[in-house]
Amino acid sequence: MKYHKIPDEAVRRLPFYLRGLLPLSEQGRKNISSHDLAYLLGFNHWQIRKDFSYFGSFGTPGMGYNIEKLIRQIRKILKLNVVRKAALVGVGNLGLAVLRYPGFRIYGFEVAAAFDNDPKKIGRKIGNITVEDVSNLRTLQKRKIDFGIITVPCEAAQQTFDALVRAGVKGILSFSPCHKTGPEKVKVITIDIAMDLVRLPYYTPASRAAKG
Amino acid sequence: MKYHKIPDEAVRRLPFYLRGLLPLSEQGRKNISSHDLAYLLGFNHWQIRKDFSYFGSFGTPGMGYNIEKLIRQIRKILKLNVVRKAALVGVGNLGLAVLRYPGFRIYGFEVAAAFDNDPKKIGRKIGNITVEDVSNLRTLQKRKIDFGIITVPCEAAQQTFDALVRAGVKGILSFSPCHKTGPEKVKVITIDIAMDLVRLPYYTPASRAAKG
DNA sequence: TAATGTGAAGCCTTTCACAGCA
DNA sequence: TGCTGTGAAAGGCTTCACATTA
Repeated sequence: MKYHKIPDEAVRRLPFYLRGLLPLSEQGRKNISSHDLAYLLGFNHWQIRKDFSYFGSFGTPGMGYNIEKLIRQIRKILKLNVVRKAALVGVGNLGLAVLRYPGFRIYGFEVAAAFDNDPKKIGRKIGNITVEDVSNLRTLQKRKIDFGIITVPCEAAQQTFDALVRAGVKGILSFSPCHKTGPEKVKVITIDIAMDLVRLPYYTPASRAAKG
Repeated sequence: MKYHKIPDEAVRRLPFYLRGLLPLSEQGRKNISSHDLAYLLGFNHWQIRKDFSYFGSFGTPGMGYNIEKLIRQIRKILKLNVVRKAALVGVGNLGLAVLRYPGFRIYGFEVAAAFDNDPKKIGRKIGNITVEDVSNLRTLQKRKIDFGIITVPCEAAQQTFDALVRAGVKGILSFSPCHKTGPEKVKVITIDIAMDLVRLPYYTPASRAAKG
């Protein structure tokens, strides 16, 4: 392994590899080749090898990859070798959906706190999380919660964003496109449902009527 | 404008431009330069011009772009010049969040139907949409609903995906990574909340403890 | 003058081909 | 022989610089 600037796209694929590997590990399987893993996930085998090669040499020629070891390595690369905690702000439908989503745990992630500014919601329990007033955001650092999830309506997005940054989080997953993401040192990943939906028609072939 | 293979990334940015332009249009503003639009959205002015140039020449040197005209052009490119309809399958928290999300309309998109297989949910009204049994999916084509949104739990994702494809949709927005997306002619965009959240730690600097 | 539109350069990512190892 | 790891080629996207146009 030589020095390479690691493509962001390679990092983006690592969780996919993890998702594919974890069930295999549970089934007790020991090894897998890049070819088989690629088939399983719908990737190319050379891309999988290349991606891993950016981070080190994890396989054995002729044998493939030891699944347990590979999982450990990917966890380490993604800094998921300790449980990471996130705070969610905005307990509406979307917030509830995220809070109840069971899929974070397998990666070693935990949504550990929830905040809202609606007195009717504060105090409510979702699973083992009690909704807190947003003013409590300042306690995040003390509680070792390093990540924020924004699920508030558009109007409240900017102030929520600022509050999370002030609270000292290191990264934010935002479901709102309604805040500026300045040149902060906080990594922000934005998901905009509408924008993803809206570009589907572009990819559809012309209608039959138009074609005659 | 010469022939160019249009970058997918350029298509992905078009809805952003639309989002920036629509409020300006409502405010009655007539023109905007690529420089000002870039500043507004946090892009580069040359990228905006380049993106537009893939599709045509919409501006006037010395003047900038006519906002109304530009909006029409982008709508046309994205095939949003007529209202597009989507059907949502899976009326859980996430499904409700999507159904109640007000942000589709400005783009000319409408979530026009909702389906579930839970008898307790069928018949329920959300806004002006009544939840239907999934067996009704076969009526989509007749109802001019060309797009599907998958918000079901992981276990049901594959069968929902197949049902939507059988129902003749042209594109699918899926919130589940739990289905194969074969080499179908149906465009699929997948959003996986967990995978986006999970790669945030990668981008955080090493902890203070580790640095001494 | 002020701003667009675009060829070309530069950069990043994917794909290829194969050396090297078990 | 089978499979990994990786330089190098190919491809795609972004950035630049400037000719061009109102």
